[in-house]
Amino acid sequence: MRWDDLKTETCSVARTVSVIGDRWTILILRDAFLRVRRFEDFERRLGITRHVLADRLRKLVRLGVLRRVPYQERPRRYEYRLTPKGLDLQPVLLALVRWGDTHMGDERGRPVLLEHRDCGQVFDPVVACSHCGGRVDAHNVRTRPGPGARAASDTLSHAKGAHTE
Amino acid sequence: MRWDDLKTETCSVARTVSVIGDRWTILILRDAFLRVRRFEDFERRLGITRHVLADRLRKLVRLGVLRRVPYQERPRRYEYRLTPKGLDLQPVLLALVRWGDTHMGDERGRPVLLEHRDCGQVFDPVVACSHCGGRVDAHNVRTRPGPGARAASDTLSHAKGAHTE
DNA sequence: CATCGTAAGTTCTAAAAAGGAACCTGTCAA
DNA sequence: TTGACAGGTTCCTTTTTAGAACTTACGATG
Repeated sequence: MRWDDLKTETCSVARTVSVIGDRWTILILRDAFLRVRRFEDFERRLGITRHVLADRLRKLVRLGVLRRVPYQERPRRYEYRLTPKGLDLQPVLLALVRWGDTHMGDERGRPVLLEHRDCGQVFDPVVACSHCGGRVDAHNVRTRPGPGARAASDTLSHAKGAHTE
Repeated sequence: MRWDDLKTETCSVARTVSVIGDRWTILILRDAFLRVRRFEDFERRLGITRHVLADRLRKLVRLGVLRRVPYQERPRRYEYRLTPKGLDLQPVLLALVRWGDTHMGDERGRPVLLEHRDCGQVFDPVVACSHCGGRVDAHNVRTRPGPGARAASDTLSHAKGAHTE
């Protein structure tokens, strides 16, 4: 499979992976959420080569995840900012943070705590049901083929009985 | 930066990326959630080369995300199953699905709908606060340095004023 | 008994991607 | 006129991946 094929796959995960399924891309986005915006800042913080960085930034701009905004004239310079489409990746980053905190932590404890502005408390991001607000976990999700289904078998549930294999 | 350095980084995203920050790994995990368990099934479904598949499965087993379970003797054969640590990656996969559905969909509509068993409704996975249950988005999260902080600046918030840069 | 099929790999070579360092461009300031 | 800054591009080397063939252990078939 070539990577360009991924974006036409009948799978939302595969289509997302075609955009961010690359180590450097995820780290670039992490920094973008940290309000890093300039080429040299990304380079310094990440230790990425300039070549790869230029390539990934170009790709993210082309895909509408970042936009290139001029911040000075003579000489013209651009910085990279998250678009609304890019900001929508926050749940992905939060899920990565949460898993890393839980399973890859070290003796020093968490590097960062998240505070929910609406309630003022430190929290963990959890997945909830948009309908009832209840918790979603690996065992209480079932799937149904949607209108764009290629086959009835694709799911991300791990609940018993959700499959016919 | 070498990839082995990532797992010692003071950043939970980087540590998670050292595990799953690879296109094939994410797709292997997607299939694992779909209850794919055998070497040849992964190979057929993904179109991955056997060499890379063997490498990724070995790595995921070493990291405790999958476990190798014998399912027959003479000749001995193993299958790969998600461990509890692996099942905890469900929020990452759900976030990827959601983003792909929202931003990378095509005219055919969503390939899969998720049903919450507790309420029986089709739902979207949303991020909620573990403390108050309220929605979390790109603008209502603030961060604080945690006990393992290297510096006070790292955050995944995009709320204005959350930074001192 | 020879060979075919199945499952899970390993090995080989060629192509693609990433790493690392140097160079280029436009501008200001010393 | 030389140096610094910012954002790249170019070139060459090293690493990773693709693609196909080979291996091992068994059971079934002719």
